[in-house]
Amino acid sequence: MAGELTERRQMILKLVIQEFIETAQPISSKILVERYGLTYSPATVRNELAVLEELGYLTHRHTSDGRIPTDMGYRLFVESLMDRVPLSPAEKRTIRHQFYQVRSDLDQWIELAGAVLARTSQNASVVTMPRAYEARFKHLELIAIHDTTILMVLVLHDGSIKQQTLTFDTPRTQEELRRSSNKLNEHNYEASVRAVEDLLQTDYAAVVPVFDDLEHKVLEMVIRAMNQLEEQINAKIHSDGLLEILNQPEFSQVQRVRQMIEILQSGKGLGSLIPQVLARDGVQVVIGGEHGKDEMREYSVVLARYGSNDHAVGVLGVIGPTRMAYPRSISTVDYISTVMSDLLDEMYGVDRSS
Amino acid sequence: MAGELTERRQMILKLVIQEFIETAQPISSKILVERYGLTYSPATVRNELAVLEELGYLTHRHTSDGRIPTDMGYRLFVESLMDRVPLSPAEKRTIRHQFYQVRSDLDQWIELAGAVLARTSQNASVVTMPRAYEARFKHLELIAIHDTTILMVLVLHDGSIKQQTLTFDTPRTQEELRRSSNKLNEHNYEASVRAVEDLLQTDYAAVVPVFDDLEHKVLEMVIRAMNQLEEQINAKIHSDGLLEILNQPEFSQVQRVRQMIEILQSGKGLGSLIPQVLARDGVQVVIGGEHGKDEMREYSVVLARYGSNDHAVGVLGVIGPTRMAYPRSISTVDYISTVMSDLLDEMYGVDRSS
DNA sequence: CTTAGCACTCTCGCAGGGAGAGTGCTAACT
DNA sequence: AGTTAGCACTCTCCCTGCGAGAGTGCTAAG
Repeated sequence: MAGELTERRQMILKLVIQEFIETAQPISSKILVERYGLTYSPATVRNELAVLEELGYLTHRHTSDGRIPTDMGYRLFVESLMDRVPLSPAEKRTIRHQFYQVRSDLDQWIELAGAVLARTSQNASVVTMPRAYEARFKHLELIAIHDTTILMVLVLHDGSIKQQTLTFDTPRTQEELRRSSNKLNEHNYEASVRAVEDLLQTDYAAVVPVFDDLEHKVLEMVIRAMNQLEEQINAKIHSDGLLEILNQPEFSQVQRVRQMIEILQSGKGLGSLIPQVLARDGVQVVIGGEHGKDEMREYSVVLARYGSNDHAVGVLGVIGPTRMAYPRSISTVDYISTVMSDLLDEMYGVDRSS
Repeated sequence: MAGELTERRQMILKLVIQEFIETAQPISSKILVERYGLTYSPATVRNELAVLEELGYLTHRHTSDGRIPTDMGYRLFVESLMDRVPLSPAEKRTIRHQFYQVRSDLDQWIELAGAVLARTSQNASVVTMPRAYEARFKHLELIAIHDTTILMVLVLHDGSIKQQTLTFDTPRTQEELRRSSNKLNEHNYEASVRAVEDLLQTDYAAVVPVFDDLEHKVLEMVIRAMNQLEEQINAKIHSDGLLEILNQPEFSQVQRVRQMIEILQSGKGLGSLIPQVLARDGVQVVIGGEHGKDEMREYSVVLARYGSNDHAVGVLGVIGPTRMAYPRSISTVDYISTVMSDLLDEMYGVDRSS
């Protein structure tokens, strides 16, 4: 009785999953025959369903209930059964156009990506800022807010910006601050955190220090800020689509809504996926309990990285119930990651045609 | 039978509201007598409740159900019935300490304020960035990302920052960019949008222009950015506490959760309150349907502004079901707005002792 | 291998009934 | 005149039982 995964069984499995994804209802043999005009009778289909269940691709909740896919079933579906449906040219054009319109504002890219992902997939979306692996100093600006308060704006190589205020005892003029920032900028050109630290240590030890008290203080802030930015590499996850995902029938209980909010807010369960996504190219799908996290057992994620290792990389994707429109989600994630990679390449002057 | 609002009736109304806020259950005459050891019998209390209902302070859903407060009841409660309970010194110390720890990072103030408001009041919270009424130019920085891409960082007088990228045909060195930004900074010191616009127009019309093509382009971006920032004065509302508010029993239906998410995300209904909050000092409470918005009929907000008109102002507060712990919410909002005002004053060097 | 038939199981929705809680009214009491 | 006890009435809530419906699994025949 050990069943093989025959051609026909694969076909039936595919239909079950497609139908379940669409209706969110357990699928019966009768429905399958009716809806897809199968040439077999419900009884035959039932036999096949029983085998598929034995093989582990399907389950049902109780004796007299239709079949629902298991994680393993979804996995097979994603891997080899499903039809890939690329976004329509019209959709692609719209998306690309929207990104074009906000091309000058990085924050808005992220927001837009989140919104488009959520709308197109009717799921929640997650997007991280594009970030370089290593923080490198790019530019520093000191701005007098008033006599003894300074706003420090630190710009890193990958475009990330950190602003901090700093209070100081002896007042400085904007002109003095300009001289200080120029000096600091020159000494730290493209410097890594280590380099800045070394610079500071050396100066502390020097007989004739290059930097004054204020500058030392600023350098310490710079080091702290760079360390912070490096630690939280892609850790700050921007999410959207809470409203969209509430349309999905699995969120008819508040309990599930709470779970989802927790997942999105804390990045719990998501954070651990990011290194893995960054390591490889292409869209990656994690289904239900596939990665140990218990709180994610009922959800799937579709993620891809964007950007290039040379400059900055980020991660984007969607998260939703395991019963997710995988083909569409995958296409959307794939396309948007391409668009954003293109935009980044353009910004960093990479020639894509090579 | 036209009832007066006697002392005793006020007392009973206060008890009803306090009890309802705590238990979220309709309040019966029996409960009141039992829980508060009243010297009257339930029947007497019933008579009083009937009068309070006639006066419009209470309702009940059906004949044999306990009383629940009306918006008008809550209003009276907030205005004159409730006991003000300030935060405990320990709570105050904790809060102030938390703010002290992130004092150098404005973004973190906002986040912290949102988190503390939500946690302390067990409701959702809203916070806007501190912003000046009028956008005034403070500082501009041009940073070469690569040959033909520039990152422009614009800092306004009130500390708000806007970053934009800009692509340009002919490559510039960082040194050239530094000269340009210095020139632009000098010409635009403390300038309003109008002033920048005038500067640009004058230069376009001049026989011998002061600025070159790139600088013109940058000025145009500056104008656009400043206009954007001015328009969205306090429009970008940071919210938190979705998880906290789900603990409230009124959010046991997903429908309510959806409403709340919509309110928080869109700022619908909240946005229209902001001008009114900015106009006055002190904590302001809007209960249920008091301001026409239908989608807010079941919710109350407690808001206060913080900061000072001279420099920058923002709004913060909590939002929750009309059955809200008003005393605690009001105290919390009040205290946090004070703390944040102090921080801002300190930053702008205002002497508070005067 | 496929199919028809049938017994069996489980869910879901609905109706009925009783317990419980609370009110409003009336009449008696202080 | 205010207060209280008593009581009928109303409405919710929960439990139970029941029938309809849907779907399966098995068996035996095609």
